[in-house]
Amino acid sequence: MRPTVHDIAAKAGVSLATVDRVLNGRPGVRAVTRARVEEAIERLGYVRDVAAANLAKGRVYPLVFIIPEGENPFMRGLEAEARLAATRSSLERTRIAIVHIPPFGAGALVTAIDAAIADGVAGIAAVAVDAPAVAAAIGRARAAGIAFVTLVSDLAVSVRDHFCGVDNVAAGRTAGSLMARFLGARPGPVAVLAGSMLVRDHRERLEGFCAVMADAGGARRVLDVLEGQDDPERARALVGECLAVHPELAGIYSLGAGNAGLIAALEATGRSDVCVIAHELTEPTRAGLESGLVDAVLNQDAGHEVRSAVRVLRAKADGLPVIAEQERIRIDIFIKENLPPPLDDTGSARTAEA
Amino acid sequence: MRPTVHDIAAKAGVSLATVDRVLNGRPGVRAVTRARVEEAIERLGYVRDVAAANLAKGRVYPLVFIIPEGENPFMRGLEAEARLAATRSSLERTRIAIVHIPPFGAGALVTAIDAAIADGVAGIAAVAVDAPAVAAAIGRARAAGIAFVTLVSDLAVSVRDHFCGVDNVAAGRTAGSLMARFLGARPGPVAVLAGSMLVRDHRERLEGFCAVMADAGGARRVLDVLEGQDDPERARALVGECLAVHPELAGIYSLGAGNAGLIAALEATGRSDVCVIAHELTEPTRAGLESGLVDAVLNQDAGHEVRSAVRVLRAKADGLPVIAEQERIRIDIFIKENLPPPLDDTGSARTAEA
DNA sequence: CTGTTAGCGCGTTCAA
DNA sequence: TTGAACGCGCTAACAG
Repeated sequence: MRPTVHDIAAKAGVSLATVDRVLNGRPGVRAVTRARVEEAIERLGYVRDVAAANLAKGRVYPLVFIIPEGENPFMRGLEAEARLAATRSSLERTRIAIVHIPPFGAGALVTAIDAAIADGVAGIAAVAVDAPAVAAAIGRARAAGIAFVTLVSDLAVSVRDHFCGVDNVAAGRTAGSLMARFLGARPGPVAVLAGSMLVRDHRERLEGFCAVMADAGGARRVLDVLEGQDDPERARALVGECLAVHPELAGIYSLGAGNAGLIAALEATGRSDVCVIAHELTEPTRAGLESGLVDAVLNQDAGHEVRSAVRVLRAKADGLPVIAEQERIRIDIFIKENLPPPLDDTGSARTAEA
Repeated sequence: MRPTVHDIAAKAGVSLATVDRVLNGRPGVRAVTRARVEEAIERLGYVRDVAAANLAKGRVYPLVFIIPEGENPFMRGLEAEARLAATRSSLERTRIAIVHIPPFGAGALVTAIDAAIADGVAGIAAVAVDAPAVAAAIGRARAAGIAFVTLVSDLAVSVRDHFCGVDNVAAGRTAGSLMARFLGARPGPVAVLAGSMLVRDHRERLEGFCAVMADAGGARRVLDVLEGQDDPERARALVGECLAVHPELAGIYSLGAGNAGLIAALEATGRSDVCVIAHELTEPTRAGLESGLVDAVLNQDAGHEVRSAVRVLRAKADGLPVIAEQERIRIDIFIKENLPPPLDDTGSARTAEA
């Protein structure tokens, strides 16, 4: 059997309480005693039973997830994953609350952060908008000892504790590389549909995409970015207009949301020959892949991001280190052939990872 | 706070022991009493604290992972993940042993399974070889009440409890689709390098690949399969010869292991124009992607597979249901641009998923 | 500074 | 058929 605190106490000739003090780095132990206990711990190869410890502590971690409201399907999926985590979380002594704010709205985000601080939560995860007032609010949270992670879209490294999301520059490069390979020698410019240049993830994807296109000898012209505000209707209008103006268009890179509009525009013009690469595996992009209108979808696994955020927030709240390597979120590539079957509508109860 | 057994006992006017009997479906409770307790459970929305239950039970699950020995880097990675799980497992009341057998060897696999049965393990996970004697051994294990999952390569559905691996037909189709898109209109045949047609995963990948190539109008000729036995040296020789015989070769699909040999052969001939698609993100395929010699790598996450296997085996051992949806392993596509940074040599301690 | 004691939520004897 | 009491490994009062 694994050694327990009793074994350590016996071996070191001290009481359970003293062992506990040493284990948890609490004061009130003479250096010599501490050394004796630590040696016993070392020699016995003791590892604390976290489940038992949590049981005894009865500790709970109140966390808040701040997520943009609205129809953006990826955000709705993210929220669903957060709710799932909330369900599961009661079993893990974690209590998760979900707060909505308007998309791209810095003011509401600041208000939500301050409210969470007032509530005395242990950690906050938020889809961040890149604005000075937001950074200031995060500063207040962290000053109050609250852990803060950015979700999906990052901020300056110094502002937050950790970022749960993909390397968006690399994602843009991936999209560019796939676009170049899929198009081959076929001529014609490519268009880029973004949501807003106010969020960092969109800026970074654009940067990566353009870098690869430029590397490819500059033979491929990239048209001016279309800003659709992640709104399907605006996206539809912008793409429709673009297709009309550029009948020779070879490809479209959609780096934000509003893909339902993009697909509607393509269907309207019947241009199934355009190479389309989009982000996030959601209802519209999945349908696009299946129908052949979309050639590839780059995805970040919302479930992984939420679970990673929970782990990181708990670790930070306890002052424990995070192994950044292991929390890295990958850039998934989906084409029609490796599309995973859709989950049932209930979202089914996923117990762990995926 | 969440309701506990005490709350139920109080509400139902019975003792803790009776509540426990009802909760665990043990006999010795009158129907009326049982009904009262069940109603209390229902009304309070009680959910058992699994951690506390396990603590009290002190139950452990002895599991065995049977993995082919040899230099196949994917298998070594799988083993590393199993070792990682073994480390972590002591914290989860699971004890994992790892057993080696020669690759493609049905006899040794049978011996290993029978040894595990004799040891009285709770569950077995194995990279299966498709042979009648193996199916018989698995039958003995399951007759002894031992859960059995296949890992990476499957057997007939009726033989095992569950399969932890990817849909290999879909993987082959994915490879075919990427190959077709990357090659575009470029002429020339494609070669297929496999390990052995004795394992099901290789057969299935080939099937999917050929199906897609045939769908594409049959314009692309697929050469006879090269069987390299997952051995780098044989693979090198076979591919070298193939390149010599077919100077117009457009692509190579490597659906097994031995990729170090494949890459060596390509380097030797300096044919960097051949489109190469391989399986499993290992040291050689990663290097190939980075150098540009390999165009895409399809991967199955060994870590996910091992963790999924552990979850499934524990569930089956307890007679609990498994939500198949949530244990599905995805087909990852990697190109140079979305390659995740390598983990450090220690394999670092991954605490959960990834 | 150190030790004793009483739980955390649950399972399991052993009596009644 | 039911219940009281103890223990799993750990933490946290409260004494000393």
